[in-house]
Amino acid sequence: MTAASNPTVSLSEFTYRRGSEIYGEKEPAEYIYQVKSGTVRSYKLLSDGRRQINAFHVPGDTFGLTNGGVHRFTTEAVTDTTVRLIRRESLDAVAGSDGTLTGSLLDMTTTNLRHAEDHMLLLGRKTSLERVAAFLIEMDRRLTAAGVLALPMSRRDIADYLGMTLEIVSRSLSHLRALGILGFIDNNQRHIVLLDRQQLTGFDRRN
Amino acid sequence: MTAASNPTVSLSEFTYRRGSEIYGEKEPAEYIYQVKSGTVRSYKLLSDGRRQINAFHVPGDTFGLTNGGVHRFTTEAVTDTTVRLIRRESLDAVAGSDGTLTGSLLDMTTTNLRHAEDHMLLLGRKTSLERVAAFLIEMDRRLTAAGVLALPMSRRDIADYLGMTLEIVSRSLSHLRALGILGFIDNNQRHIVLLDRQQLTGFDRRN
DNA sequence: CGGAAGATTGAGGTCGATCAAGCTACGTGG
DNA sequence: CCACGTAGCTTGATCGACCTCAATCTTCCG
Repeated sequence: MTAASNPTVSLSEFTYRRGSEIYGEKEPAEYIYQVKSGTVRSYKLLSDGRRQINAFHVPGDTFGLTNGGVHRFTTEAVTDTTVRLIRRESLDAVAGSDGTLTGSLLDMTTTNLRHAEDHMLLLGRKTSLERVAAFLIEMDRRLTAAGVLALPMSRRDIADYLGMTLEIVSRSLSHLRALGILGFIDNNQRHIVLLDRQQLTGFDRRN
Repeated sequence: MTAASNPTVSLSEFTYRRGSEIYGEKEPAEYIYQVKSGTVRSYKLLSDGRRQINAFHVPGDTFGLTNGGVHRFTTEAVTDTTVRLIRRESLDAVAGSDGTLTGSLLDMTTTNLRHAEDHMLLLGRKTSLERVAAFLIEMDRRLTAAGVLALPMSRRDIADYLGMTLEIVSRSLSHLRALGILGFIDNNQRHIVLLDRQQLTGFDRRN
């Protein structure tokens, strides 16, 4: 990250336990975060408990950036997670004078926006099978190592990300497995092998 | 591009006929637009024709801003629409050196992002009645004059914005009217009076 | 080994989608 | 001014994808 090399920006690190909250919606935004290890979920709640996860953040991702100083999501550690912290005020201090830094804030915001735009299409118009296929492709791109996709999040988290129920997520995965498009690794339902990326991509009619 | 060949471009203004395309997805982004009069819809399509409208732009709104020089949506005039044009390259030229300008790009992008974030919650987790209620509240805020909400867009457009069908939009509106929460003005189904904003807000369980 | 959390699978219900018919508004031309 | 055509809206009937409820199974830990 650009900001990391700037001496006026203070850096520190913190580790959150699986399930613990990093910050809450509407809290003042003191820090910007970068995931060092682990996974973070970012979500909004309705008053009756319905939850929409808007993003998962994996190592390398930056999150918690907000214009206006107040967080618009709650974030929690999906697994034990270590993050780097950057004081927000130290960014503000230099933002006005340093065009390069403001530009990188713009880049980060644009990246978030592009993801949100794609996700709106998924949530508004795709079928459950298409959503799950799109999810697998996204996660495969972002966190596959050694040919195995190790999902850090539960079926419920996936469901709340894709705007469906955990049962339908499970059924969709079973269906894709039955079709020979993916396989589960022995004894862990979160370890997935994508056997046919071609066909999987076909299920996600992007564009 | 249509606008490029038109003489009114030199005046930095252009008028689009109802239904005509302003720019297409994946086209290079030459201009940024501001709505002077009329309404614009911005959308993505799936290969089989399913459409997700991500935003309606009304007078005063800026749209067409994209980092990377390529449009991520198709935009069309919902009604006859006049826009002001700003050459994109003229922004790029000063963006690096002028922190203030880059900051305003950041503000616009942040505004878009916030809207997209709220819309993800709507698309992923709200019921059809909640969606329509939220839509009416949003449009009431953005374009009501003289106590009457004059919707420029069709039921189909509304449906594609809210991730549902035009029939369900129509039924939801009829339902709200039956409850005495809104009324239609004589002889035009797109002129709506909000009789009970309090109760309408109750249907949209925001947060 | 025992309990809890998470995943799968089944059965049945429901909300919204689809298919279809009619209605209303509105523009066009006689 | 009216007949007519068309586009858009409403309403009804039926269908189906997804949700809900529930039972069972697996994994993971203490």
